[in-house]
Amino acid sequence: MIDVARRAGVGLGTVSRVVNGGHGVRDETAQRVRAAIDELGFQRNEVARALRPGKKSTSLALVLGDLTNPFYASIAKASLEVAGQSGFAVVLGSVDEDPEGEKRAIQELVSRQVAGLMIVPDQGDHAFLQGAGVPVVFVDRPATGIDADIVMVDNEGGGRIAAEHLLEQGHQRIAIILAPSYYTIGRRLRGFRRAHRAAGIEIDESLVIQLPEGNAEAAEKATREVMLRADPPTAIFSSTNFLTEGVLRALGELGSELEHEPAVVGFDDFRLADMLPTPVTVVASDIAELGRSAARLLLDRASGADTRPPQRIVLPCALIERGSGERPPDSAGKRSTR
Amino acid sequence: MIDVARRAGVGLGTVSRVVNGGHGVRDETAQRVRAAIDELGFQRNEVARALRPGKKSTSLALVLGDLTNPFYASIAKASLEVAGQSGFAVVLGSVDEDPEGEKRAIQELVSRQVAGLMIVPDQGDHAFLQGAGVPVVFVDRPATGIDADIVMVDNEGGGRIAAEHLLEQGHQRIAIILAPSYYTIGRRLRGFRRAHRAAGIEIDESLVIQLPEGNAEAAEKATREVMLRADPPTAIFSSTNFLTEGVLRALGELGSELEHEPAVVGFDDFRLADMLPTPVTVVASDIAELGRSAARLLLDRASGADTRPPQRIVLPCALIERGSGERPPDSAGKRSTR
DNA sequence: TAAGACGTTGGAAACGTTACCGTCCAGGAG
DNA sequence: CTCCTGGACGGTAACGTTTCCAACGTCTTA
Repeated sequence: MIDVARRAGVGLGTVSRVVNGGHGVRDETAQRVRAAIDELGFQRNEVARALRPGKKSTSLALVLGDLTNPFYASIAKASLEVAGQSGFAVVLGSVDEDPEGEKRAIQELVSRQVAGLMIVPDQGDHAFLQGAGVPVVFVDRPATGIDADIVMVDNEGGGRIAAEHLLEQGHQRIAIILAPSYYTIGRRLRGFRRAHRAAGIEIDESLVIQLPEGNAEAAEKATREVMLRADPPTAIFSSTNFLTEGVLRALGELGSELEHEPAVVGFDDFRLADMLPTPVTVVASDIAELGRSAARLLLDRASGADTRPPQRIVLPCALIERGSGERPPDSAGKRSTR
Repeated sequence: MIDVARRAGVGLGTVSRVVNGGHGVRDETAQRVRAAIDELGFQRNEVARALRPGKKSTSLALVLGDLTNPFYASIAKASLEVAGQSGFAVVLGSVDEDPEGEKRAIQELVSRQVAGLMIVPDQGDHAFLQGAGVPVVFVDRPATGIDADIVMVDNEGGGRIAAEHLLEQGHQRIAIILAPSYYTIGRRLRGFRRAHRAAGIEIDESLVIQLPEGNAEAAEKATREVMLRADPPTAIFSSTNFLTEGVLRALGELGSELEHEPAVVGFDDFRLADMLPTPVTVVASDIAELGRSAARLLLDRASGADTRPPQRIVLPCALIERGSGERPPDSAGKRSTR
């Protein structure tokens, strides 16, 4: 920058003004400065910029679990787009599984002076963020110990819709497969229960299956076990996209061993759901909007444009009927050909 | 940091030394400093740290296309893990589609003083990176105008394996569906051609189908068209995971209209490939290793530990047989039940 | 004509850290 | 006892910006 100033025959302040939009600089001077910038290939150093008193970097942090899960990937992509439009980059914190690793990752990010944090929180207390002086938006689920913005999906509504749909088809014994995550899954279960109560149907608690792990394998194992019981369910609601995969895999392998193939509804849409042997009915929501909203909100907070009390944005869920949820409880058919 | 120094009754230099490992500091002094750090909740400011002469930030940049594509998501996840283990964060540049947007994103990242760049390059010249003074590793495909490290997959070998497999099954009319990407797709096609030449079989050039876009819809349309010809292929090799999806969708919809359902082999594995009505045979490689290798290489370059001339790492491809590639060319069967 | 107002510019301080240099002290060697 | 060595520590410059203040010139107004 000093070189540019010398070359243009002006002071540093003037160069800075030009770089930042050029207000209060005579046109002719600005031209000269811009010429010097081009000739020298000067580029502003964002690091030095962020060092200024009180200033933050023009980066947003995103802390989430497995990017390989399309759910998280969608959030990342969408928030990246929104941030990029405002000239912000997105820093991904490396997230190990343990909650302690998450805390460490977050602090790493804070030490980088990010302008804001978007966090898909693990369980564990996030109170340490309270006084960090950096705006935080939680995504998909709230965190404990801190009152901050949160963007999420209507989990309870989604659980209710799924159950209502199956109940309407006449199912009375519906299993629900639960991943070991606290908040969202709990809400989905609550919606599931409410729908049953509203329909006046008692839930067989042995069909409320809590998995030790949230992956497809655990769901596959649980599904096989429950379907091979003497009194298997006639329908299954799986609370997560990966879980749905496991459920379907188990049903596929069980195949003709089953007298009645159960109806299936999954929470969260997934790619190829419509191309499986029986297309899968799901409760879906606009995941990308989750990421976009979070980024937008965070940018407004970071710029100081938004000083409202912590917001709570809830996106709706909708049922996408594809076939697997439409099987009646007394269907005598084996696996259908399509 | 000044506060810490005062509180511990030492100078700034000492605090700095303690923060950085504590060499050359008496144990007792270090204890006092550490106590002060804890009491004040001091955290090192990475921004100021990166400002030091010649220093770069402890961030790696990752520039890639659509995170929603599991292929890219795997790369991102893997590189994130490796970087995180060395205390590096990963900054994702927002990538619009146009090559100009990519250049802008890269320069944004460079201005943030990242320690290195991992780029999955679009077409377009990357010569402007030559003198940027920051190490670059290209991922999945090389870039023009610059001689840098590159980590990629054996595209030609993969194309060859796929074609060989289909040829061994007796197929003589194999269509290949090509996405409009330059390098990788070209190599896959080359392997495809070599296998044909080695088998002494002439390729019907009207079965070499170049798509205008790389999405599933384009592949679906092209597949429908080619299958409804008077002389349809007996097998299809799709050069990309999204394309494979489109191919399968078209075949599913065509269904019984087809006299012979073609064999299908896809490039790149994808989730649920084994659960489709006919499980899909694919040519797969270790995508995560792609990301890991890139990150490792870049970290070594950034630290100065690796000063070798630009490396070229090529990961092998392997065939995963699942069924769709095993259909003989004269199969009279309609869609199989499983 | 003098005084103020305003637009344009230059200069310097400040941000938080690290690296270098110099000082100080203790202990060992001559 | 003196000198030297080496370890421990303090102080300061430097990194590249932005922002504030002062200075200067021009124009308007009384």
